[in-house]
Amino acid sequence: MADNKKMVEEITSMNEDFAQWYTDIVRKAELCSYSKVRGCMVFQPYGYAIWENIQHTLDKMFKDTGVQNVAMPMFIPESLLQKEKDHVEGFAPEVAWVTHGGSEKLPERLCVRPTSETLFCDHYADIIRSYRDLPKLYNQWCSVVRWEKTTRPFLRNTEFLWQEGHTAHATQEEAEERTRMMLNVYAKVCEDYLAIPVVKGKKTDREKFAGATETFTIESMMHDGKALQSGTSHNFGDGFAKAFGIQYLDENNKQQYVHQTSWGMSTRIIGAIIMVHGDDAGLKLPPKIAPTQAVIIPIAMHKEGVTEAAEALRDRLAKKFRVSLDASDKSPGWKFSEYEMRGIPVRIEIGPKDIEKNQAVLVSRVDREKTFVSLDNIEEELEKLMDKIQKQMYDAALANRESKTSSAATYEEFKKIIDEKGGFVKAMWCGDEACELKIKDDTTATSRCIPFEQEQISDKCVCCGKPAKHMVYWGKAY
RNA sequence: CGGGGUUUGGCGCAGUUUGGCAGCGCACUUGGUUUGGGACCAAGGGGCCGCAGGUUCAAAUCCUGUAACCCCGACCA
Repeated sequence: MADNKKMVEEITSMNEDFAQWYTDIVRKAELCSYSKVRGCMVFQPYGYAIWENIQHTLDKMFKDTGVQNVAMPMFIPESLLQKEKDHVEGFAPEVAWVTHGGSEKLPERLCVRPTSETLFCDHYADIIRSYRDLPKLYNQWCSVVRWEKTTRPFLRNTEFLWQEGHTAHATQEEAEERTRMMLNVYAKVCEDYLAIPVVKGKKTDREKFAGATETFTIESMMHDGKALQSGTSHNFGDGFAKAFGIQYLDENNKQQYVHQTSWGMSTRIIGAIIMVHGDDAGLKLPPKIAPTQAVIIPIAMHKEGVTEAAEALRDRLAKKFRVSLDASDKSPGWKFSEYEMRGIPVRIEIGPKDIEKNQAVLVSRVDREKTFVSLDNIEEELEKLMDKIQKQMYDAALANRESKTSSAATYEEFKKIIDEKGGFVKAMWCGDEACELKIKDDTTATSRCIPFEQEQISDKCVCCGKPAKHMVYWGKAY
């Protein structure tokens, strides 16, 4: 059978309609399901299991840097939300309000948290007195609500799951260091665990978080060439501290404002996993975070000893891997397609012929390559194959990004690339917001980030021709 | 919030033009035969056609209103 033959008819081909392909996968793989409230999704077991694996990975890395988990309330009084001017302006248009408690109208309406800066700040003002109280390194896992105009599963939900870290430090240097540290944690999780290459950089003032002095971001590229902001880390300086009165006494008995950071990664990253790795056969999950790393499919189960051999193999592999066995009476062919569609990295076939030869067949999700391995060392072989798949997936994603990344020195060139090829365009920028807006109006592309790794494409702004300050990645984004 | 589209068993759809017994495929249940890339036979169960009004002897079908969802834009993680 040809490798590229479409196995699952219910999934629209990527090239035909990428958006429909995405929706088909989410639905067919049972990642999430629509609920009665627009944009509020049911995270089904499989989708939630992916999130749990990401969560465990991140949580451990956070804690390794000294972060502690807390749980904040989900309601924010209007007066508290109002305290920092830029912040409220950024979020007010999209918050949901609670106006009644039971049948009684509340004296002050409460917003359902769209993010919890104000709650953390209010709390920090309560508990921070001395330089000995610093730093505070808190994180919470929760859901937040943003009343978006249009929604898409995982990419833009009304309510979504995330973590938000909030830290308070004695000095600006320390806050800056923490901001970069957490960005690096996100980049590591994306690249080493999710097999998604990222561009690390800084957001322009226009794109930065409401209330931040600077926002760092990791940007990834989807298979269709569109960009997705995959994690952000913000430096607040002492802006929030001044608005909320978060002060401490330093070693010299002087009042000082704290310097703060916040950083978050959301279930949106699941959308990135789908759109970076998936193909026409369905989802493709990196072994490190796949809820099931290998599925065992017995062949000719009615034959003597097959079921027993499959069960024994399952029990044995389960000691080291996340493995499952499908002993249902569906045909093997159906199971092959089904588990490919669900993105399980490795399929293990075991049938009468294998049992005779003391072997099993490992089949990779990425290229359907079959390896016949002895049962004596199947653990090592499976481990090796998963490492290979993890690397192949990263390499393929990187190759896609590289092939869709261009440079432009002139505006004509720039517009042509955005229009015809898409992807990331590296181009110089003068630093003026007017050029950013013009580019957006002309092309719908936005500045994705000012990458830490700068290149000199030319010495003039691609838009206005004035002297350039930075090289910027531009692109259309989700 | 603007433009377009959709809404009929769990899923995908036909039926609407021209009003007249609610259908098909998949899935599901039971029994049997199968099993190395979505098996086959047989017998079953399940829908007051998004919702609310209206016209009519009669409405999935015509009229009015309304909601949700999807796609494309503007806003966002």
